[in-house]
Amino acid sequence: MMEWEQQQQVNGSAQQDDCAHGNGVPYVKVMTDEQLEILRKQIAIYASICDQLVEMHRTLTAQQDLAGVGLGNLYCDSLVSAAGHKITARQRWTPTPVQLQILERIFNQGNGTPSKQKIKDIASELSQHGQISESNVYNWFQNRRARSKRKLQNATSSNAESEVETEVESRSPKDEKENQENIHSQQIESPMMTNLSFHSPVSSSELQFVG
Amino acid sequence: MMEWEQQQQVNGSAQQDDCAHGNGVPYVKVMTDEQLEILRKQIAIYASICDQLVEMHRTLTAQQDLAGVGLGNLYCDSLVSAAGHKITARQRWTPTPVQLQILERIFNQGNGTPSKQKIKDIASELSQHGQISESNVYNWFQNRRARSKRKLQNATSSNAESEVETEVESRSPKDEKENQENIHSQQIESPMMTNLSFHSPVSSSELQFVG
DNA sequence: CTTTTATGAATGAAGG
DNA sequence: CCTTCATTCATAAAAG
Repeated sequence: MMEWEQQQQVNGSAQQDDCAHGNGVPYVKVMTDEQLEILRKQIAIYASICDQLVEMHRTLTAQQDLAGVGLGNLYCDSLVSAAGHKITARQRWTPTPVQLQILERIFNQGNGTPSKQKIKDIASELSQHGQISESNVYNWFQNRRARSKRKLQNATSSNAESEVETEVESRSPKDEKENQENIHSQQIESPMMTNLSFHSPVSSSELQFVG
Repeated sequence: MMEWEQQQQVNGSAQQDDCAHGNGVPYVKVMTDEQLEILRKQIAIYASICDQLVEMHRTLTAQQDLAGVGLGNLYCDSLVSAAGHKITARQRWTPTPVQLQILERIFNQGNGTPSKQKIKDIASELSQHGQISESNVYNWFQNRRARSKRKLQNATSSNAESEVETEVESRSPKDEKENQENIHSQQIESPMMTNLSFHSPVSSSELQFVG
């Protein structure tokens, strides 16, 4: 994944050369370029760790209750019997093409309200083309409607949008339209790794490390 | 866990960087120990704000080293469809680095509830940096949350539990790499949580030893 | 080039 | 009904 920083760290740490040779090294220069390079790598390493930390913290605080529970024993027991390897029977109903076709046809007939009885009938009919239950039908219709609706609204909004060009990331004034914390993003965007002069007092990050 | 020790190792070697300290040449000594201590603090600071950079670096890599000039166009070039029809870009939307950064920032702000209006706003903002739709944002958040959770759970289980056959399927059990330095960052999460004490970044007061 | 991985998107299901 | 979660699929991107 991101082992680019891990690969080089130890190698980079072997540096006892450069700092001498300071034939005319001014006293103000505190770090050599090589050391800066090493530090850059270190920062990358720390950043990687911190990334994990943030991730973990966020998840823990978000759903603390779900941390170790795991509802894993759901429904896959009956299908995954003693075989221990791929059973191929899906834990989740997937409509066969024939079923799908029928469902689509019914859906397109405009019966926006699949009543209970209708569900029963449809399920009964579809069961001739494969395993199915009434709740499958019910869910399918629910999802189908909701998603077609969403699709429609999305298409509408995208219709008004015709900016299909100049998605360059040049600094437009819109870039700073955010609040103060956007400064962050701006700073770390790119020049940091290459310049890395240690005098930008980055006060604090928005990463909330509250325990 | 091992990563952490490696980093300490790097730190240690960095502290030895006064290569000429045996020769008694004063001006070649680049950093004092106190300075190094301060520097380590700064590294922590930078690391805490660099998580986004890590993510970004993964996507940018090469461009990053080019001092962040107008690297804008990168791979989102062929968005303009000649047909004049629905753009659809490619079959699949790919966030630009800037978009990704913004998304990550929002995601990390803890507002785990990207409501519909929020989605709209975010999409609107992100459209300043490239072609995007609301469903893109929606999907991104869905995926981000799901995968961070899964990653977290995975790491936690790998830490405490002995391998209890949690994998019946033919997933990707090739994670076994009990060798030295090349540990993927996915595994470093929970073990190091106990060892790490990342005090929140203190505002670097007198750390300006450059210039 | 082929293989692997990362990740955007699709969708069945649950909750409210 | 709507939103959200979990799983799966497809493909862009990276690795080899």
